Amino acid sequence: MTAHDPVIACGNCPIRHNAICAECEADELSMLERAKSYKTVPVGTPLARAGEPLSHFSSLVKGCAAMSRTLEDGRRQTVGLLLPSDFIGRPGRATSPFDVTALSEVTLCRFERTAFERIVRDTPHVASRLLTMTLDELDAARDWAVVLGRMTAREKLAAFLLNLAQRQRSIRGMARPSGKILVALPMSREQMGDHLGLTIETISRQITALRKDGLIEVPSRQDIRILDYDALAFEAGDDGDGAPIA
Amino acid sequence: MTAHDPVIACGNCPIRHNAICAECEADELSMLERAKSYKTVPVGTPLARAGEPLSHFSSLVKGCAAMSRTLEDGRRQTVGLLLPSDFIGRPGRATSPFDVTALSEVTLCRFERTAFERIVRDTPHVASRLLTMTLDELDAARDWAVVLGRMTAREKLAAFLLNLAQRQRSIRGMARPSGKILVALPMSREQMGDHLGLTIETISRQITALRKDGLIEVPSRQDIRILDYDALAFEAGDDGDGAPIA
DNA sequence: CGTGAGATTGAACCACTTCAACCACGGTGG
DNA sequence: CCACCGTGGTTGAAGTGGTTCAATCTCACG
Repeated sequence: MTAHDPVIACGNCPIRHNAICAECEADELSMLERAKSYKTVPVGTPLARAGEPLSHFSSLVKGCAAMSRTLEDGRRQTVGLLLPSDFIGRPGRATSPFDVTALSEVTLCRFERTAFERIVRDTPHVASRLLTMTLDELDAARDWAVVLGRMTAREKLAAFLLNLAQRQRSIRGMARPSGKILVALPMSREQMGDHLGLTIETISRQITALRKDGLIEVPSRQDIRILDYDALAFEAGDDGDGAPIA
Repeated sequence: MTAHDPVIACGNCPIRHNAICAECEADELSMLERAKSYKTVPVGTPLARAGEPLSHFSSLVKGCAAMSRTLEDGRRQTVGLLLPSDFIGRPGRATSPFDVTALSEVTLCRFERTAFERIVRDTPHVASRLLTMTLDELDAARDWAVVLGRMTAREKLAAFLLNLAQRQRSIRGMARPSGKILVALPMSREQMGDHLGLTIETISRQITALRKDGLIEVPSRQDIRILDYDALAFEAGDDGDGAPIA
């Protein structure tokens, strides 16, 4: 039932230096290599469901996923956007507290749960990397709380676009962007709304507003070109030296 | 200039089984004992400032503190409420990304930064506990994002009171509360607003509304008695089996 | 082409904010 | 001992940003 992808060598892995394996030496890498398996799933696939057991932990190798919670009445909030090198799962706990859904076709580097927990226990380089990544995610989650709690719709959208631009650039290993940047939107307007705590209509209106103000271009439904990075950063309430945008 | 408190034995420490030392054996504890120092500061003291270096990491032993960010125009968002056993500081990074302020008189169990980073490296029981605590905080931060992004003022306040009730009970080692519970508010209405992403006036109005609806009593400015835990949980959008409130 | 899902736009509404007045209480000094 | 502030909290009335409801548009895919 589960079709597994061929396992590629860690040495050739695109997320080798960013994922949980980033600090590993050659011998540790070959140990991970024996434990891992790959899996590619189509867009829309649930990778985890809130409260339900998770048989595997994974690193996201390719594609994009969202972590979210849905309230009983249908309101949904995305609490994290997962891009390549991000980790899915919570060592020490068998269930995920959130839903995780593939926003595009996604390739995962997977480890059986208990095997991975043993690896974390026995491999300080993995444990230490996991701690660093978790601390980074915690900072990002708290930064996002500032956006959700205190920013206007326009500021939220600007912050989101900047955040996405930065993360997409950093995956491709580029410096802080400036000037014109094409941002690939890996999600629908509805999912953007769920991420920003806004309705689909507000998202649409704010995109139009930023476009009419000459801050962005909208070449297609799933692309936005930032025309002036610094001006957009100003819209997001970032005065350049102050607090990070998320 | 810094008056240090007498160092109390880890064995008698009120947070012995919840803080970063929770997993430590006797010999590890005595190693921590040699490195630690105590400090008590009055209400309002800044324990860390966003972007500025932090000389010590600490566990909060007694009292209450808030982690927050203030935007240039004065808008503020609290991103975490720190209660006894919570950890302040970020191993691997010299600066705090947020302000931390004492909401009451606070007693800290402190470790010099680089010494603590060495301890984390050399003591798997501390590193592992730190990872667990960080993962728990990450879940809590994401739960809070749902509150900030998708809940109404009334739901936010209910969720806050429940969260506070649970955490205050768990510090005193009690089971899930039900029926009447007295919650000590460690903060002003303004700080509650900053935490919930609301104005002081809205906080006040919603407290009045919950009181008039018979869900809470307000014996004093800094106390709220929950009259019916389950009814309040319902107000917070928690149907009892579903998602946690934070 | 025709269809339908996703996106945009418009208009009315409402929850929360803003601005402003008033109240309660604790501390201070006459 | 009590009038006088001052600070923090409550309440009221008006304003507004974002939602809701609804119509129209776009374009990928039969």
